[in-house]
This record gives sequence, structure tokens and C-alpha cells, in this order.
Amino acid sequence: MDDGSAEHARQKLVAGAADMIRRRGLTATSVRELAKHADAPLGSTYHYFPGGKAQLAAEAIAYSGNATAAILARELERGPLDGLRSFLIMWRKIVVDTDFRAGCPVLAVSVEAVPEADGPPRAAAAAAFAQWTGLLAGSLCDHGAERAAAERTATLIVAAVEGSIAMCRAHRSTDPLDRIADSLEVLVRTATEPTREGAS
Amino acid sequence: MDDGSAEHARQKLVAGAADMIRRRGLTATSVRELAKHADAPLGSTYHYFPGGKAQLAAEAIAYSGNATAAILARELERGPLDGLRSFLIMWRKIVVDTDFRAGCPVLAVSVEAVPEADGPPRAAAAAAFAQWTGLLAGSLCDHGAERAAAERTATLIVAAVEGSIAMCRAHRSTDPLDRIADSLEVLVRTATEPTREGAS
DNA sequence: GTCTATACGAAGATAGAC
DNA sequence: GTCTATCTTCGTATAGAC
Repeated sequence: MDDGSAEHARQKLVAGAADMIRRRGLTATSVRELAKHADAPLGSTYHYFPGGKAQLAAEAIAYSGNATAAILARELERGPLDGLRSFLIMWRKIVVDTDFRAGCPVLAVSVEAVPEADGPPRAAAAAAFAQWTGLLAGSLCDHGAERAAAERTATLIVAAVEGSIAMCRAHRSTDPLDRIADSLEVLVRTATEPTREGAS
Repeated sequence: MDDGSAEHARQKLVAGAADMIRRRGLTATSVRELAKHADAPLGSTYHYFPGGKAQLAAEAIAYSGNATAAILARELERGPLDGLRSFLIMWRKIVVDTDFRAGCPVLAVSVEAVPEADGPPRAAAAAAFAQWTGLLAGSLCDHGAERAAAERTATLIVAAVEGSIAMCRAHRSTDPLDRIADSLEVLVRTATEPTREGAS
């Protein structure tokens, strides 16, 4: 039973790290405050994560990336267009619900070339981006898109969404996210109906 | 002549801040190291920038945003497509020349909701994004695009470029930036030739 | 195995010597 | 006006008591 609560405490730290990185970025996320927020002693943090902050960050990024990928994969089952829309709505909800104070932890880690962010955390960020891009590209391929075009479109979607999340936070407005929606939908339609043969 | 060298020292601090924020983000950029890098005593920093780190950061963001805008405006004179290409090449050069260790300082500030980043720095970031988007949208309008479509396309370009810069850093590869290029060019062509009437 | 107490350095900012 | 020396707080990480 200790296993259960111990793993729970560990998980709480990872989830808390993801949330804090999402808001402040990695450097501004202190292990101290993280432990306090998770009601865990500071020492426990280094017991669960011998690799220190870097390990904690890497697991937080992987956790967050996988959670997003799971939702994306589920929504993509209804087709690439529905997947795209859900993806946009999901991020929109995060920035709105936090009054533009939170964004994407994967993005945050990717723009901080601090020693502790290199290595595991950066690798986890790259894996998350690759996972999301791969899911989108796969769905586009499944719906008639050519391989190369699918990868290009998927990359553009991920890049545009990430960039617009940051722009929304800077502007304290959802306009950037809302404005890219239409163009991305057009791109998805174009990619999945290359010859415009009148698919459903 | 003291004016000249004093202003030079000030400018050196601003440029150094922009460079450091570009690489590490705002939180990991210390005023101490900044002063050392600019060969200025720590006290001088607070003499030039009474507002402390926040003021320094805000000026660094504005400086960087204006520099980018100046280049973008110049290249856009040859048309939106040439402007887009130059924009992409410019960012590509930054990430490649620094071995993927530097990105966009405006983006970095936008994803760090730390107290010192709110206020002036965040406002400067929003202004930079708005300036770039405005320049692109204006050029698209000048070349036949409708107002709303121009703004959507311009926003998508800025968002996609910013996002792909972060992805390039995470992957340590220029693939993301290279992959979005084609799609963005198609979007610009579509926006400026809405009825496909065979413009020059 | 868990956690308190602490080591050690660096952060932002300032006071006061030149 | 310029800058050195310092104050205070907070960072990561650990040692050693329970």
C-alpha cells in the first residue's frame, strides 16, 4: 500500500512540474516550490528523482507530451479535420482557463538552452513534437494524403499551434489561435483531397 | 564624448540581453552575467536601467523586434513571397549559426509567465508580434489579398515560423523550418491570387 | 525508507566609497 | 556620476537524524 501512495506522490510531483513549466518555463520552476505544491518534503524529491531537476523535467515533458498525444490520437479517429479542431480547442481551453498564464511545457523547454534543459528534457521535447507530428501525418496519409505532403502539413500544424499559443499569451487574446484555424483547415482539406474529386 | 561611450555601453547591454534571452530565456538571463559580458560594472546596469531587469528585458525585446521588423520591411518591398522567404532564411541562419542554441527572444519571453516578464517585457513581445504580422498583412493587401485573409495568413506565418524555430531547437535539425516553407509559400500565393486570374 | 536541517552558491537589488 | 562591496533571498543539492 505504501507503493500506491508513494507512486502517487511521485506522480503528483511530475504533474506539478508539468503545470509549473507550462506557466513559467523550466528555469523559473524550482524544485523547492514544486515539492511544497505537491505536499512533499524537498528531500523526497531527490529520493524519487536521483537525477535532480533534469530528470524531473524530462519526465514532466514526457508525461505532458503523452497526455496530449493520447487525446490527439483519440480525436484523430474521426478524421484529420476533427483531430485538428480538437487540437486547437484543447490548447485554446488551456490558455483561456488560465487567463493566458499557461501554455505548452514542451515549447517552454525547447526555447531554454540552459545546461539543465539540454539532454533528457530536450530529448523529451523533441519526442513529443515528433509524436504529435507523426499522429497528424499518419491520419492525413490514411485519408488520401501523400506521404511527403502529409509530413509537411503535420509539421506546419504543430508549429503554427505552438507559435500561436505563445502569441496568445503575449497578446492576452485568443485571436492568434482563432485566426490560424481556418487556414489550417483549408490545408488539411487540400492535403487529403489533392485532386478535388468530390470526396464526402 | 562621454555621451557617446555611455550610450554605447547602454546599447551593448541591451544587445547582450537580447542575445542571452534568445539563447536561455529571460529567467536564466542574469543581470550579473549580462554586465560582465558587456564589460560594465553591475551598478552601472541599474544606473542605465532604474527599472532593473524588467526594463532591460523590455528594451531588449523591443530592440530585437524592431531589428527583425526592419529587415522584414526591407525584404517585403520585393513582394510578400520574397519577404516570406527572407524571413525564413533569416531565422534559419540564426539557429544554424548557433548550432540550435539560439532562437527568438520574443518567443522566449512569451512563454515565461514569471512576475518580471509580465508588464513591459510581455507588452514589448506583443508589440513585436503585432509589428511583424502587420508588415506581412500589409504587404499581402498591397498585392491583392483581402484584408481579413491577409491578417489570417500573416498570423499563420508568424506563428508557424516561431513554432518551427522552437521545434528546430528541440530536434537539433532544420527540418521543421524547411518543411513549413513550401506550405507557407502556397498560402501566400493563394492569398494574393484569390481568383487565380494569372497576375504577373 | 522519510524527511529535517543545512551547505554553498548565485540571484536581484542597493548603499555608500570614490 | 561610477563602481565596489554588501544585504537578503532563493536556487540546487545533500548529510544525517528519525
